Amino acid sequence: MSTIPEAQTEAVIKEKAKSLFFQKGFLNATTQEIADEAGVNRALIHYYFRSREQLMDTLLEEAVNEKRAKARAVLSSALPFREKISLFIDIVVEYGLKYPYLENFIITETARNPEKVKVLCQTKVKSSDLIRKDLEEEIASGRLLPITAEHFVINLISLCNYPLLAKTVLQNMHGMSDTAYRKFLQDRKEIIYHAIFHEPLPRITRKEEHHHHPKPAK
Amino acid sequence: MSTIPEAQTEAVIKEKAKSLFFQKGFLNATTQEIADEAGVNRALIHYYFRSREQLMDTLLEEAVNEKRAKARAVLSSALPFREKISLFIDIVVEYGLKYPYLENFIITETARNPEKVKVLCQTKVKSSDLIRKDLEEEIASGRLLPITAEHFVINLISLCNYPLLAKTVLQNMHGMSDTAYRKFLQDRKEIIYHAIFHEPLPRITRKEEHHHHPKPAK
DNA sequence: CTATCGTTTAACAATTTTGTTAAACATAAA
DNA sequence: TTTATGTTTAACAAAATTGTTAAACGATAG
Repeated sequence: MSTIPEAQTEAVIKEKAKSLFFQKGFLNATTQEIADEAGVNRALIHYYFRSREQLMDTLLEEAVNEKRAKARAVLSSALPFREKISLFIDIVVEYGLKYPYLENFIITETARNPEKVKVLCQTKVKSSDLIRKDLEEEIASGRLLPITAEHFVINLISLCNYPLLAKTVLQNMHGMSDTAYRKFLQDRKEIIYHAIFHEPLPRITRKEEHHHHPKPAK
Repeated sequence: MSTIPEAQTEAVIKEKAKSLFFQKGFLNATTQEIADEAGVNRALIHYYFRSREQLMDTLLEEAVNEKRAKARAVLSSALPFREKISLFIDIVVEYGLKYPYLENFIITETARNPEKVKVLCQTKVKSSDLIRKDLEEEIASGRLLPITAEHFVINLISLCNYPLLAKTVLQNMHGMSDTAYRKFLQDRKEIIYHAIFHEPLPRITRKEEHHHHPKPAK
């Protein structure tokens, strides 16, 4: 029936567009620039996605859902609370290393088009709801000073996301190479855990959980 | 010599452009949109600022310098360390309420044009240097668990800035009104202090320092 | 009053960017 | 080989956006 030329033209466009938007931070990347990056004719972008806007929407929704699925899988697991959070940090930081500008993109897009915030960020179950019970237990047992679930989650994602967003700025400010910055972000995983729980990250947990690859969701 | 029609046309343009860029988050605001907002002819933007690019650069540099000056004044003051930090949080959050999208703007601009990061973010004295000595003392005296000055500062600004950046998202996600969100951010000042020092924000300090107005730098 | 000079405007030009379309292309089935 | 179908391309059209300019305007000095 259909021709399968190099078959995945649509996938290539999506991949390269994601790279431009979410990895390189070229929020204003032109359809031409996207086409160039993907090595295809610009008209194909309209053929597959109708408009630049729709391409963006598709990519955003996909990336957000992917990230949310990963995060939610951890938070709604049966693991002990602190292991959950440790894993959560790991996942968010790793995902942030993959798409450093995703958060920035969301913020900019929702500022320009407030209706989009609903389709993107409205969710039946909030992160804060997923950990509320755990958190209340921690607090009740005196292992954690009182804090609302909302503030707790926002502290967590602030500490994870901001340094990824501000990569260029921070890297330049402290004169770090790319490798040095990567190392810095790895170190931050422990720092974040510590800032949240006011105690060092237990070594054992992390070794066991996932050594190199973050491949759970597949 | 010169005509002083309504005199401050240039200032009005700057003010309204700042509002569009940094307050409303319209990162891609058109020269026409800026002109409309300022109630002037579009050509005046070129008359006063030569190009859209130069207008943006001017605004960015001004806002960054203003913010940095405020922050630096506190960090290099002779106040006790924890009061410094408390004040710092206050100033950053207040400035963030004024220009919620400034950070977002910096990130996007420096991603698109990496050379700008130098003129914007390169500074003789880094924030981390300003508090390094204090921090070492705190750690040496056992009042704070070991942490590098860089991580400490980044924790601090992450906790302050992120919730401002993500205003639209967070507000929608938790179904907060504007006033509720403002209240939420006010609460965060204490939450942040607590996350940093693992102890409640001392009440006394805050009452004394600056009651309503953040007017020190003038 | 009028000449001058900085300011403002409308109209224009150039460029960039998006979106459309008809034709060319390639593969698979008939 | 021919036909049909989905893919790709080049060329075109339309819109949006930036930047320029000559003329109009208005206050002030002379």
